[in-house]
Amino acid sequence: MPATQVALDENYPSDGQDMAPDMLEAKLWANPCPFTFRINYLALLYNTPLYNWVQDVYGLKRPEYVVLYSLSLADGSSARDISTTSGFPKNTLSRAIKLLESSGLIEKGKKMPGTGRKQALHLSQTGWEIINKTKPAFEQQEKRMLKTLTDGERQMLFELLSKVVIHAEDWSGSLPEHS
Amino acid sequence: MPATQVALDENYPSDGQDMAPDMLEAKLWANPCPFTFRINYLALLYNTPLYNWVQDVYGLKRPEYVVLYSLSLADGSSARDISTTSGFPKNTLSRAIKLLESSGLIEKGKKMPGTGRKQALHLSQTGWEIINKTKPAFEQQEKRMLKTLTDGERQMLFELLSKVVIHAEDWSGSLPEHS
DNA sequence: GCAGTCAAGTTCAATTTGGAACTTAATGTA
DNA sequence: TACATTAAGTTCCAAATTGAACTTGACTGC
Repeated sequence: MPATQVALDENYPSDGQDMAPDMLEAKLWANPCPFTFRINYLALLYNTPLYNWVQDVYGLKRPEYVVLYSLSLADGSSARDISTTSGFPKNTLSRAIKLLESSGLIEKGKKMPGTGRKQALHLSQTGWEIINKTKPAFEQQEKRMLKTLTDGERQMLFELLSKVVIHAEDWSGSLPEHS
Repeated sequence: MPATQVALDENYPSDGQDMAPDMLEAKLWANPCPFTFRINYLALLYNTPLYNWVQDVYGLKRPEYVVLYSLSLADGSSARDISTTSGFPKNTLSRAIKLLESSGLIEKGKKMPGTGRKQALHLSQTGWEIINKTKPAFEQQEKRMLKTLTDGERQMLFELLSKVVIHAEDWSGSLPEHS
């Protein structure tokens, strides 16, 4: 994963007297997709150091840690569930799961009838321990990220993003009349 | 970043009927990182179909298209600029740039004194044509994504995200203490 | 029961990626 | 000038990724 650190300018673009265009300024203030640039950029700044840290300290690559984290939120879910909510393809997760199982961090549960071929996965004791030691860093980093907002602003941001996610079915999975 | 390609399902398991916990619901409503999950998830839903489409129609992989898009916003910028604003490592971009140049989509400009070893890059005529034909899709998709919000809500969301981005240097590049 | 269908998960091979070392060029210092 | 220093960009290669094909098991209808 790329480890980008960017020094952000606090100011809005100063009038066009700069010789070289500042690309970050342009992507922020002269971008026809200002919203998706911001979320991609913030996701980048947030994810990269955290997953690098997990990798360094616990030797878990990103797909592996994503499995642990996902199960900590929805224990007993399947590889497919993790795939659709994380974006990793199922074969990448298959490998991660095999590795985590052989390291004793997760266990396959008994499969419940009526769920087709779905294989329920569970965190082991050790898996929970790793999650309990790492998750606070993710949480703290998100807190730091939003520290600049007031409580009310955070609440507002949460509601707006929730609204967009909830209506994602309306647009995801298809493109405008082009393709 | 993550350049994951995923066939996104249009429908997610609805909460009531399943025995197993619904992972998407859990990640949305029982997540200690509700904000960063949302932006990662939205970025995934947005990016994946668009870059797949560009790849299918124009044969450009994501890093290559990112170079074109970046230059369309800040013509004359360098590989390093694109790297820090997109998160792709410089060797990945070096490869993309070499390929784009040999395809005649970009050109290296003459370097300006006082900028060190920076190599200015420019879109060619053909490069601009591709951008002009593709950028509207990105723009439209962002519009569709935000269609569920009112004008005022979109404005509010834009301001809140801008505020978070502008203060990113306060938290990006370091992790909370207990690591 | 027994085929037929479908979806979850696995395997394989080819591509893509990115860390590390390297090269190259500009600038700083004397 | 020579030399050191810094930073941009490139090359190399091992590792990670993922599309496609495959396997496996569960459910459906007969």
